[in-house]
Amino acid sequence: MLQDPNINSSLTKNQSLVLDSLNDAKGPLSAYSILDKLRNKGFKAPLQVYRALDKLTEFGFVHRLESLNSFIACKHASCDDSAATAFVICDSCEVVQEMSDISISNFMAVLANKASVKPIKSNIELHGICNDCEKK
Amino acid sequence: MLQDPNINSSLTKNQSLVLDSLNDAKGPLSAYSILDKLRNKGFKAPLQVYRALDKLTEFGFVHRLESLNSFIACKHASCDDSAATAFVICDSCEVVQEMSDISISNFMAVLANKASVKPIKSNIELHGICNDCEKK
DNA sequence: ATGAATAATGTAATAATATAACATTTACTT
DNA sequence: AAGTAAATGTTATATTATTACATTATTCAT
Repeated sequence: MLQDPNINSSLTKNQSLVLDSLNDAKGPLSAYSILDKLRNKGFKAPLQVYRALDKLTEFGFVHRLESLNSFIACKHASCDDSAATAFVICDSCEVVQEMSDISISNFMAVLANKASVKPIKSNIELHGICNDCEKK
Repeated sequence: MLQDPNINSSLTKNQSLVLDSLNDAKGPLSAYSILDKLRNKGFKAPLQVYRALDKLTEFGFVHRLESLNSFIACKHASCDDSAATAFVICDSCEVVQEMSDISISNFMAVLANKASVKPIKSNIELHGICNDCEKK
């Protein structure tokens, strides 16, 4: 799904630059590699990146991949809080698939219920080898 | 389920010390807080902890909580690779529930299949507020 | 429009987490 | 006992993230 072209207009300069970096990248990026990409746009300190990432994550435009300490642009228009998202990561080519369907949300709801916990944020990451890499 | 009392005998000294620290703790511990707990047993450098954690994780006695950069002893005898485990974390009291049943493994298998990926390792973490904290 | 409040930014310093590199010791195998 | 593999000790360094504080920009009620 394409991103709403108006999204960027509601973002600040730094937020837009960080989001653009992530959209241009083929895979997830660490905060420091984003910083390096943006040095020629005037970025000088990690905090400029982390602050933008915080907001972008809050808005649902960016996801953090916990197991990689890295970040990836949301492939949907944006992810609302209600929808749990799962990331499938190829450990060989590092391609990340973002999966988001009702069965994932349902599964997490059942899990929360079993654990008697009121859910806030979920985090599902599956590492493996993708079909393409498997063939090689 | 109780741990096999023989497990420790197959571990090295450092591995046993690290595992004991985790078993004694009521919640997850960071590598550096394990290091601090073990300084009086002769530990001096982070690598002593990280190396033990690597092995313990490999053996299935310890899990890493990616979203907390911390580690927790497995509550089962040990977790074999085939069983996916989910962690439910109370963001208020920091109690972690380790959930491991066939429905979780099945769910991850379905996800892997949908994404056409051969699974290696999964990572499921749900943050929320537990019943006890909710009441307060 | 103006001033107060809020949000965003700039910058330096430092904290927290994790690994590389290399020397030494211990345990295992034949 | 010699040879090999595994574990350990130690120093240094890499990577990831936050604290603290000063400044600038934006919003919004008056």
